[in-house]
Amino acid sequence: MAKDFSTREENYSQWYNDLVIRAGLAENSAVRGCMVIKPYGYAIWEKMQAALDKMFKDTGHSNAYFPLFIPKSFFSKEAAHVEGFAKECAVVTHYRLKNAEDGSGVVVDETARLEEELIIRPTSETIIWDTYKNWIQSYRDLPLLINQWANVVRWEMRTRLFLRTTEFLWQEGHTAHATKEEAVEEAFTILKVYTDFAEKWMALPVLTGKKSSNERFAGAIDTYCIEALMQDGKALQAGTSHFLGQNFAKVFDVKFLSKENKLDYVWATSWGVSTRLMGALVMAHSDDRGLVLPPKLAPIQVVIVPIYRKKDQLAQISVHANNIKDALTKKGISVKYDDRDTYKPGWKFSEYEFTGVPIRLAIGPRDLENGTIEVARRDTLEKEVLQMTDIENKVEHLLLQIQENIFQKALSFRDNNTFSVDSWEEFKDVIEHKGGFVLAYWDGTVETELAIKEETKATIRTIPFTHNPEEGKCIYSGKPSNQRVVFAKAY
RNA sequence: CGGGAUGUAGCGCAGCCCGGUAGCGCGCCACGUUCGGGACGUGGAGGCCGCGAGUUCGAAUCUCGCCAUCCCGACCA
Repeated sequence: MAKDFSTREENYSQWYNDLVIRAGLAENSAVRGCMVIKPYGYAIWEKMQAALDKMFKDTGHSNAYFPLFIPKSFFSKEAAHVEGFAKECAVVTHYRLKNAEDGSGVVVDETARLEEELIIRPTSETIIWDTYKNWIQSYRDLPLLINQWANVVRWEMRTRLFLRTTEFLWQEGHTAHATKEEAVEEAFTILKVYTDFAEKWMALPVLTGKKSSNERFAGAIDTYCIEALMQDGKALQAGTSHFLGQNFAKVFDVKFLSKENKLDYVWATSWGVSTRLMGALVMAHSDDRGLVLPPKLAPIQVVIVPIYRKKDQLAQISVHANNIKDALTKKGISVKYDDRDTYKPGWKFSEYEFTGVPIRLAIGPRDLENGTIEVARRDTLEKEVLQMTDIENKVEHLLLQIQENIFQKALSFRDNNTFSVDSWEEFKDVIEHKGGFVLAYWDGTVETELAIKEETKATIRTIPFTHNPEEGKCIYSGKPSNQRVVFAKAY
């Protein structure tokens, strides 16, 4: 019922922006490119954090915190890493302000110039590896499994709420291992965590695989990723896990003595997901009536709206509403009883629909007479009137059903928008007219990938893990290829 | 950083060509009637018209400069 609100059909990116703002998730701030995450949006992020944090802990990781600032000299040590991030770093050059002599305000005090400039972290590999050097001497100190929740800054040309902001929130894991095998295994463990999180919590089906060298993280040997498909047919990288080899260990001189008393560099991984997941969540499930949230991440899972004329009616309804609220709360379900007198039921219905609350319960005079309650679900917009008896179990069950339905809907959307093509003409046609994931043979060279990107704007999103290679010919160069890779236009 | 557009009430906009001291919708406040899908009536509050110069008796309106934001490209999670 959201009037004056764009539809996906009319203008997908406008729809996304309107949705994020109108649903109270975030807004643009006074600082260019930076957003304010509003309470409702932040509540969703906190639920994501809580779920992921537990998964990290369950796989043996601990949290720690490293500085926001990184000495410039640290940053320039790993060549590929520098190349990858240098163009988008914010730099702190001074540490003091003073009043302008002409009284026009505050100016930088030029006499307070830092001897060594500080970079605001775009990612923390360098400061962390410089620190790990002191923490690791022996194989007994390994593996070192650390995560940090932090903000980072990447000076982007163009920003969009959640999808790409100058400052964003994320978690970054940084681990050190005695062997290459162990480090690779760690990268895969995390990839599995991310996959599970996306599918089970966000109800977002993802493809997993390896990045092409072109899309790989600067400084990594291999980058593994989860990729999701948005409703406009564009792909969104939702998380990455990197096998870093010994690159950072060598640069920061992190060595350990093995059981055999041999000195060797440690093997490393790093991995992260960011507030970008919020964008993925919105774009994957929502519709023209507003947000659709999977119950597991919804700040409010159930809202109860009373319908009444007179105060004494409200009092009667409230008795039932509060009983239901208590019963649901006992089951660990987050419930809001919205008995505000300042808004009408119809207004509330629209509001909770727009903000994606999975289940709405309405109790009115009719229900009081019949011992019933109206149950409306956000994902299908279906309404039914149920007996009030045992409602908490029905609601609990329905939440699970909604979670599953949202996932299945996203999954079938992806299936319906995944195409396998064998010719260049077909490839161009699908990328341009249909979008989605396009599976095609590729000769494995950067040149071909770049040429395809140049002509179609599509990139290799991921190279799927496969145990049974099949022979084919590269759609672009015609050269032999032993597996199909996933192409798409991406966010 | 290139191309395009826009800055007027909390939000969305009109007014600008053709200069005369600011208006509409939503929202907000009060009261009353309403309340099962965004209610209605009556009354009210709220604006250095992005900033700075200039032209003019007079500028939201004309001229010049600046700033900011948004959209489209190149770069990126």
